[in-house]
Amino acid sequence: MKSARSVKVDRRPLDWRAADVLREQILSGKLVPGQRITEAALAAQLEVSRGTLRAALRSLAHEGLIEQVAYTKWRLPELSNGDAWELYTLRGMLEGMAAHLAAQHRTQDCVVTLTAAFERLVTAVASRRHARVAEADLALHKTIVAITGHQRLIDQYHLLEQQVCHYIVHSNALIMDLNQIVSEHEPIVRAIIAGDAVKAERLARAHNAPEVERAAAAMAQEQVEPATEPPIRTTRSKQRPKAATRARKAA
Amino acid sequence: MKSARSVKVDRRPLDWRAADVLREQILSGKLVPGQRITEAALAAQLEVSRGTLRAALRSLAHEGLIEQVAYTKWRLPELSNGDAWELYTLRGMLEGMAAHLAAQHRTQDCVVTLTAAFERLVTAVASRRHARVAEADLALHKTIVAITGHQRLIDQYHLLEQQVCHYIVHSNALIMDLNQIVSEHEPIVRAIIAGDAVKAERLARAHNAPEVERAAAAMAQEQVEPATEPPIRTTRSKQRPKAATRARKAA
DNA sequence: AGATTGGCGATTGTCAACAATCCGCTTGAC
DNA sequence: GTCAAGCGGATTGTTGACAATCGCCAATCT
Repeated sequence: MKSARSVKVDRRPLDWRAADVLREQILSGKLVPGQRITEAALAAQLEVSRGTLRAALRSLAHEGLIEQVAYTKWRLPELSNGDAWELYTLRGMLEGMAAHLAAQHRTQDCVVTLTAAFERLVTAVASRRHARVAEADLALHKTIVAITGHQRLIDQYHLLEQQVCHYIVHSNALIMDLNQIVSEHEPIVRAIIAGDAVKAERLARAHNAPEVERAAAAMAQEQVEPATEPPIRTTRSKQRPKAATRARKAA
Repeated sequence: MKSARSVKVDRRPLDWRAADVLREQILSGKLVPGQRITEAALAAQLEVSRGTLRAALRSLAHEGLIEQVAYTKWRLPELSNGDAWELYTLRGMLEGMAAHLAAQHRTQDCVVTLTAAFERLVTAVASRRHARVAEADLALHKTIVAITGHQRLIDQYHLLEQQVCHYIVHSNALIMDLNQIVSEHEPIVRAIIAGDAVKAERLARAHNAPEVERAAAAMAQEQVEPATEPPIRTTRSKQRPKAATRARKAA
């Protein structure tokens, strides 16, 4: 309803648009974790040159949605329980910080925006449609982050959110109690509006605790019964080895 | 002393190495904020093709060390007091989280590594050489992050640290009281070793508070006397507009 | 005089050919 | 039978040429 004015021509570079398409495919589950990706095939499918597609893949790699093994291949990461633990602990921290800042620096506009987002969640729950609830849930959290005006926090949260979505899509962890959704979010919103930064932070952080514990429990379970495979090492850590400490020396 | 074995040939792709060189140039202050960068000139200087250099620039852009204005130019960002506030608030949060996790999941190895890093800081202070102290200071914080084993936290902190270095280099904010350095870090290290996660987190977060307040005060000062320029907007926020919420719809 | 339009130079965006690298397999020796 | 060396195919890395776009400046019109 509000998109009528913003569909101009899309002058953005081709690789950004290609990255958008791939992001959507990954986040929608069209591409499955572990799947190998070849540049030539994807480039042909999207009808762009290999160089352009390459730039798009690099973007996604920086966002953590894809992995690169140099000289060898591209691959969608397989998100383990350990990854889930990392994602949710980080998310809890960022959302806690966002709630804290939001409560501290709230303005009239912020309160209005936040209230509206919360109302949409309530409406979604009333509709009993899980997809809409999930969307409104994410939107509410995103709103809390957005009203802080902390651009780097917003960017960080955006990247993390994408990975969380990627994880959710491939772990059928969508089960949620519709009746609890509202009562779980309401205190956070109230604390922010009331300006109680410490309480808002504590609540927002606690909001992620169940998922953190579930992931931790699943990890412990794996230790006991390593039936599937030895621990899967993501190549993420090898992408940029030792580069920051050396830079200091030149200063 | 330990680099003898790791200088093999460096088979990493050329664009990664080019990115390393540029990173070092930026972090060492060789390139100044606001400076324009043209692909052709830099490519010629580094003796790589434009496409390769382009990939390197894109990497740095993702790391926040450089900005791109599509179809127009590349530019080194000018870090305002607002940026400093963002950097140090985020850093405080990440370091707080790291200290918390480090205290929780500490092992024998962790304690040894941490103690060694702290000892190096003490030695550096004793030498009265500011550069060495600054290096050891950063290294200690990095160690706290590293021993958490939280790969995503480590990556995030690394990116943030680079931007902090970039800021420090261009804001002559290196003044520090050598006598306070040790007494400021010791409680944090002790709390981690003692396993007091809550205390460690609180101390680590408080450690960044002075810089946060300084930046906030400077921002307030700007508001009163906008002698220089109207607020500088980084183009960072415009790089990737509205892309995540839409992706949800497809799910 | 002021505003608008068109062209010009510089810079970035895109592409397709060429080179370098890796993985799996065969081949051969011991 | 086992292991190592080497070959072949597939895939990524790199490059230079070509196309698209932008900002600026001058010429033109009102």
